[in-house]
Amino acid sequence: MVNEKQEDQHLSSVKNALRILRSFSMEEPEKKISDLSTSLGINKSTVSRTMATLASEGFVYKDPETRKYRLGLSILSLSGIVNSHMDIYKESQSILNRLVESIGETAHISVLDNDEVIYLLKVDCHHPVRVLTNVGKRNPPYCTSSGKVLLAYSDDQLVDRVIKKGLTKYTKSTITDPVKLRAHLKQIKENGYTFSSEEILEGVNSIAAPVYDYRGKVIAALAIVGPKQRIQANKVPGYTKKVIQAAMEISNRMGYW
Amino acid sequence: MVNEKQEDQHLSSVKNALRILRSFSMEEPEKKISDLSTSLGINKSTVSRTMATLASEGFVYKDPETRKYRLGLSILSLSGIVNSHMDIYKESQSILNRLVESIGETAHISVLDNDEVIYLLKVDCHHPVRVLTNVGKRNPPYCTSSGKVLLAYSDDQLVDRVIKKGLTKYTKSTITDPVKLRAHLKQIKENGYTFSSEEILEGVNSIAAPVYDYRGKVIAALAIVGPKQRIQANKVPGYTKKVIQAAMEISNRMGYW
DNA sequence: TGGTTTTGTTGCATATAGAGAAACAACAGT
DNA sequence: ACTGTTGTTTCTCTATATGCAACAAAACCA
Repeated sequence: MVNEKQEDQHLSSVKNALRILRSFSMEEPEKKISDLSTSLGINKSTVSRTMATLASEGFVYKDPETRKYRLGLSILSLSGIVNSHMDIYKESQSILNRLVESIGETAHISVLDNDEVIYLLKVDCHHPVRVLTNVGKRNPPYCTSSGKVLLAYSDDQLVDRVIKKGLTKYTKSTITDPVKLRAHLKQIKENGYTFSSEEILEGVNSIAAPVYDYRGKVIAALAIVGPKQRIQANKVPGYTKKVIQAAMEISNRMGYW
Repeated sequence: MVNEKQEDQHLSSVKNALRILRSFSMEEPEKKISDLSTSLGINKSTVSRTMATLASEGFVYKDPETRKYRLGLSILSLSGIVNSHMDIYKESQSILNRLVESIGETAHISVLDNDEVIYLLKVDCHHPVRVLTNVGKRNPPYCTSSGKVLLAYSDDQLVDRVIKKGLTKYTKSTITDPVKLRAHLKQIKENGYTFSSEEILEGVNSIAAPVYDYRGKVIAALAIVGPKQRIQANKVPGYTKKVIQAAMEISNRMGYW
């Protein structure tokens, strides 16, 4: 494969380090040397030395309590830089706030990265019961409203890749039929929004609309998420209108007319 | 030096990669290969290959417009993990919100990292005029209210190091005399808070108080920041009381009694 | 407490992968 | 079209990252 050749060109020790960093997750925020060694298939001593280097630059640190490694504050510094210079981030904050006030549900902005949906920005609603999401969290694109919007406006190759990877059935409503998915995406593009009901999590509904940049390209999705009891069929039209309107406001600020 | 020996043990190509990542900043969010090469003193070809590896894992990406590199979304993913598992982050959000509502100024939580103050969490006020801060932003500790609080409760070696690094005069009010600084820190520890007036930025005042963990150790600082016209001497006592109270609330949630 | 297992860090020898020099390629600007 | 600048690639050689194994250090458990 040509791809393997290219991979081989990469600096392997750096690649190891980055793979180690990326192996941390919400579910497993703490890692031991031996865990990393076995899960990534990297020699124990290599991991040990790599971690020492990562720690020396503040990318990880050893929790003195548990004696396991956690991601360090250097990462937080870097993420601040990412945010402060991502235009959509700056423009969206206040508009999201207003949307959340108006609808009363959590809203977020997301983009596609590496064939996944990643949440860039979130504003929580005030309800005690709310759906947990997190900035930086990644989800599959075919079963979230944001993801489906982003897929609908992306090129076919991406959709092919996603389908090829496989459509896992998370709930009874998850779309797992490639033909149905493609038809659904086409529909979304015609409608300019989508409503998802329990496609990735039981009891969670959401509505999403596209955000455009100055050249009319869809660069992000704006979505609201909430318990299905609150985002019911009869409220969808009103909510949808507001979501589309907010998404358009952001689009305008991004230079779209 | 013993230290140099230890540094030599680190994987050099990984260290290069991390230094490259850390060289990005709010002021310079975009970098070219040759910039990095000269500023870090790393060979051009080495930088090129390192960047290719970083890009392959999503830690940087090449902006197609400017053809320069920017930090990538992998970093955002990782920062989400840092946040969601940092206890103080979870506990502070709502308390900060209330404080901001009550006082009407921007508030943030910060900690010391690598002899610098780093902002972990921020809640903006609603005033159109507000002080710009950013999560992940780093500042010197001796001329910010948060930093001074954190210094006041830290061990002397840290204070020595900070003084040894040099006290740069940012404004006419910056404390640059080591003796005065030490006396000031002592005072802060007695008072349990500090008020800073234009010590790092002209026209910006702030008030900070310490946050304790379950063993009574100061682990963070809570501060409000605003234009000096709004945080005036006559309002300081009232604001201070609220800041201290909010900091104590967070301390309590961290297990401090 | 002592012995056993698990885990992380070191030496060391080897193979290899990364650094550097320079040539090449790809642009941008004039 | 011609410079000047920038990024990638080729090649060689040495430095270095790797894996093994031995060691050290905790944790586990009885």
